[in-house]
Amino acid sequence: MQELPTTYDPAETEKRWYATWLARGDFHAVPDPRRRPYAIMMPLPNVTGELHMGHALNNGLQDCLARWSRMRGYDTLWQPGMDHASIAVHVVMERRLAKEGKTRFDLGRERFLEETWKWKEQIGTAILGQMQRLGFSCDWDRATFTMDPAYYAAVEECFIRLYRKGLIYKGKRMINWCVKDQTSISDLEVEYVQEERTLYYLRYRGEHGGPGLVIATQRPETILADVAVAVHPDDERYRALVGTRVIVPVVERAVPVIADRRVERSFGTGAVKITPGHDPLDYEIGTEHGLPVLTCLDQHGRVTELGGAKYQGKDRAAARVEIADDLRAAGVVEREEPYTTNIGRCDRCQTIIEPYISDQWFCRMKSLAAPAIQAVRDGRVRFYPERWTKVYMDWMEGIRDWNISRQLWWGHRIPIWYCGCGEIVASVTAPARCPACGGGAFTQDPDILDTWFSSALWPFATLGWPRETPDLRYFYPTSALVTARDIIFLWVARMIMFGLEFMGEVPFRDVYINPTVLNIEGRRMSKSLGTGTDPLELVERYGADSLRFALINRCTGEQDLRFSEKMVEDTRNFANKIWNAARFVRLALGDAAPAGNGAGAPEGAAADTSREADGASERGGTLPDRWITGRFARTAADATAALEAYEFRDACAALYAFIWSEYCDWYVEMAKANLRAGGRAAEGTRRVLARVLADTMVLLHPIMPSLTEEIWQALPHQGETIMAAAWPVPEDPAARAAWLARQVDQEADAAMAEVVGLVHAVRGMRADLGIAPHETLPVVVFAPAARRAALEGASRYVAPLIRASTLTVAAAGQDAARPAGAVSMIWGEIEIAVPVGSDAARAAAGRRLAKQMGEVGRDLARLEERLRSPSFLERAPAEIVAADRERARDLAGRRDRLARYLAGLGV
RNA sequence: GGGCGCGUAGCUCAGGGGUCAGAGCGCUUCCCUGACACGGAAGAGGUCCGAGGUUCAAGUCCUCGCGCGCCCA
Repeated sequence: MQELPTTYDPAETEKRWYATWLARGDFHAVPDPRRRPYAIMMPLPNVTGELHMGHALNNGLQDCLARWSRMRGYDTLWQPGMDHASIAVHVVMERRLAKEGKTRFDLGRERFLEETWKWKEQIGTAILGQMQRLGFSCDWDRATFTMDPAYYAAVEECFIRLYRKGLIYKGKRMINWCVKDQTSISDLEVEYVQEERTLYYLRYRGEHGGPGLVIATQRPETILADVAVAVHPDDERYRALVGTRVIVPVVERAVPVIADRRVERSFGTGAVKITPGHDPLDYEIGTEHGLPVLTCLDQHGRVTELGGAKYQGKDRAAARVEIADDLRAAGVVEREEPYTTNIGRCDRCQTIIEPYISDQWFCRMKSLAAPAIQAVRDGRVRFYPERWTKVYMDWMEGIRDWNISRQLWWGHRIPIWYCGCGEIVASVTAPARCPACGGGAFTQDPDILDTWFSSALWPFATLGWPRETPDLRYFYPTSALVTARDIIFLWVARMIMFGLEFMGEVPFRDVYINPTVLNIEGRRMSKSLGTGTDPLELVERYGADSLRFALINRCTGEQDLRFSEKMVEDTRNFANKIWNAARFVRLALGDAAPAGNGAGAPEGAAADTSREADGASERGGTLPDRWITGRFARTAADATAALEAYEFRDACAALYAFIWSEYCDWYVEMAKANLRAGGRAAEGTRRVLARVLADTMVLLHPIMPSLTEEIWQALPHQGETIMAAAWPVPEDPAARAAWLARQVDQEADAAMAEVVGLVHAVRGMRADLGIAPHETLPVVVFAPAARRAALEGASRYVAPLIRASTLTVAAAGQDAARPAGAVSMIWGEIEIAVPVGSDAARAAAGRRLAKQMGEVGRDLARLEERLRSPSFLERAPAEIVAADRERARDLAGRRDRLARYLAGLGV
C-alpha cells in the first residue's frame, strides 16, 4: 500500500469511485426474498432546468438514507426519474418561442411536442450528469420518465379506473384560467399576493327612476356580465330594495336586487354586484338564485360580444380603464378609494388568474381522501418533523374536487373518445366501433392531465403497476419519502390517496420534510432574484462530499436552512482533517499493515461478525485504545439513533465531534506515545488506530461517500467497497444496548477524564504564566490517594501533551516533593505545582488564582443562598439537595486552597 | 381572518424544568511541535425578544405582547 498523498483531491476521487460503483452495479436493486426491502422514491426533478441547492439537499438526504440502509443489510432501492412537468415545461418552451415571436399555436401540437422532446433529452442528460456528480446512488437502470410508454399506460389505466368508478367526471365549472398559458390550473397552483387596487363605488339607479343603491367593486370591467345586485338579508339599509330591480350603468340592463347571507355587510356599501361568470362566490350565489351566467371575458381575457362594438375585443386591463372612464363620465362613480386585496396569479407565469367557466375534468376527492386521512391518523404514514401531520390533515379535511384537465399538449392525453353520435368511451386506444351507434369515427379529448395526476402514481407505477410484478410485491409500500414542504398537498397527499386507492396500501411509511434552502439573509434562493447558488460550482471547488455534509449538517427540525458557501469551506476543512488523520494512520501502519482484503478474513465474510469479537479483544489494550473504542461505540449508537429519528444534524454533529475532538485531538496524540514506546503497546494501538478510523468511515459514508471509500480502501478492511460494509451498530434495541455495554469501558472513561482535565489545567497555567510553548519544565501533581493510581498510569500520555520534562505524582500534602520556587494551582481536588522563575510570572500566577477564587466565590455564594432557603430544603427532592450540599463543600474546599496558594505566593 | 415555525455569543444553530448556558464559524494572543496552518494551544464574548404567571427551582412550562418567516381561506 502506498502512502496517501499530502493533499486530498475530492474531484478526482469522487469521479473515480463513482465510475467504479456504477460499473460494478452497486446501485442496482433486485428483489431478494431473503433480505428485507428498503425503498425510496425520488421526488422527480422537472425537466425544466438544472439542479439547484434544494435538489442537492433533498437528494443528498435520500442518498444518505439509501446508503445507510444498504449497510444495515436492507435490499435497497432508490428509484430515480424525471417529471415531464407539463405546464412548467410549456412555460419554458413558450418563452423560447416568444423570442422568435411565436406561440405554440403557430407550431401546432405535433411540432411543439417534437421540439419539447428534444428539450427533454437535452435537460434530462444534464440533470443525470449533475446527480451523478453529486454521488447519488440511485438505481439508474430503473430511471423512469413520466412519459415513458409503460408509465404513460399506467397513467391512462388510473384515469380509466377512476372514471369507471365515477370518481372522475366532466363538467362546466368555474376554474382558474391562465390567459397566458391558455389552460386551467388547480386551486393549489394559484398564488395569492396582496396588491394595490382601486375600489369603485358605483350607483345602480332604480329601474323606475328611483335612487337605487351604490355598490363597491374593484373589477368595473365585469359589469358587462352583471346579473344581479346582492345585499345581506339583515341589512336594514337595503331591505326595501330587495326584490326590486336596478339598472347596471353603461350596460343599461335591469337586474334584480337579491338577499344572500354570504354578502359581507362591512365591505364597501354592503351591496355588491353579482357576476357569476367571473367570480367564484358570485357563481355559487348565482346558481342558487337561479340567475343566468354571462361571460364578458373570453379565454384570452378579451371582452366578448357582451361589450358591444365599443368594448369587444379589448384586453381586460384596457377594458377596465376604459369602462372606469365611461362610468365616471356617466356620473355614476360616487367614490374611488385605494384598496388592498389578494390577487391570484399563476404560480408558473405570474399572470393574473381569471375565474372562468369552462368544460373541465374533475376528480372527486372526498372518498379518496377519507382513507388517506385515516392512514395518517393511525400512524401508517408518519411525518417527520411530526408537526407537518397537522398541515396535511387540515388540508385533507377541507379538500375540494380537483380539476385534472389541462388545455396543454405536453403530457398524458385524456383517454376519452367522443363518437359523432355523442357517445363517450374511455379507452387507451381509439375504440373500433361505437357501442351506441356502431360508428367508428372517434376523436380523442384534446386535453391532457395535470402533471400531479401522473406523479401521484409514482410509487407503484415505477414498480410495474398495473402488472403484479415481483418488484411491486417486494418494494411496495416503500420505506421513506424525503421531500419539500411545498408539495405536501400537490404530491404527498395525492400519492397517499392514489396508493390506497390502487394498491390498497399506503405508498410509504415515513415522510421526512426537508428544510428549504435559503441564502444567509434568509431569502429564498432564486435564479431570477440572483440569490441562487449553483451547487455544481461548489462541488467543483470543494467536492460533492463537502457540499452534502454542509447541507445535511444543517437539517434540524426547522423549516428553513440558511446556507452560505462558508459552510462548504468549513466542511472541506473537516474533510482535510480526516484525510490527514488517515495519512497519519497509514504512516503508523507502515509496511507491516495488511492492505486490501487482508486480515486473513475469508472473502465475503460479513464484516460485522468479526467486528464484535475484535472490539471485545481490544479491552485489554492501553488506556487510549480502550477509551477510543468505547467512544466510537457511543458515537456510532448516537449517530444511528439520530438517523432513525431523521435528526440529520445530530448524526453529523456526533460524527464531527468524535472525529475532530476525540479521535484527532486526543486519541491520535496519545497514540503517539504508544507508537514511540514500541512493543505490544504500539502493536495494539496501530490496530485500534486503523480499526476505529475504518469503522468511522463506515459511519460517515452515507453522508460523504467518496472520501470515506478512499480512506477505507487504504486501511485494512474486508470486502470490495465500503458501500457493502456492515453498519457497526445492531438494529435491535436490546442487542444494541448489550453491544454498547461491551464496548464502553467505564474505567477508561474515568481515567481519560483525569487526563483531559489535567492537561487542560496545566496548559491553561502555562499560558497564564507566559511559559513559551516549546519550553519544558518539571511538573508535580499532588493528588488524593484514590486518584493517584489513575494519574500515575496516565502520566506517560500526559507529559508530552503538557511539555513536562518530568511529571511527578505525589500524595496530597507531601510538601517535600514541591520544587523550590514553585507556584501552585488547583484543578478540582488536585494541586499542580510548577517552578516559576520571574516575578512577572509570579504576579501572573497571582492574577490567575485571584480570578479563579472570584469564580469559585460567586458559585459558592449562590449555592449557599439556595441551601439557606427553607422552601428549597423542604420541597426539592432529597437527591438535589444532597448534590448541592456536596457541591458547596467541594467549592468551599477549593476556595480555601486557592486562598492558601495565593498567600504562599507572597505577591 | 385562521394555523404553523422562529426569535439563545458578531454569524449559523443546539439545548424543551435542577451543576443559570453549549457547538461550529468569526474574533484576540501565542505556535509552521515529524498527520493536518484547510492546522495546534490558550482566551474573550450571552439582560437566553419583552411583560406577567406557575414552581423550592424557568432559555426550558402557561398567558399576553413585539418582531421575522411560511402556509391556508
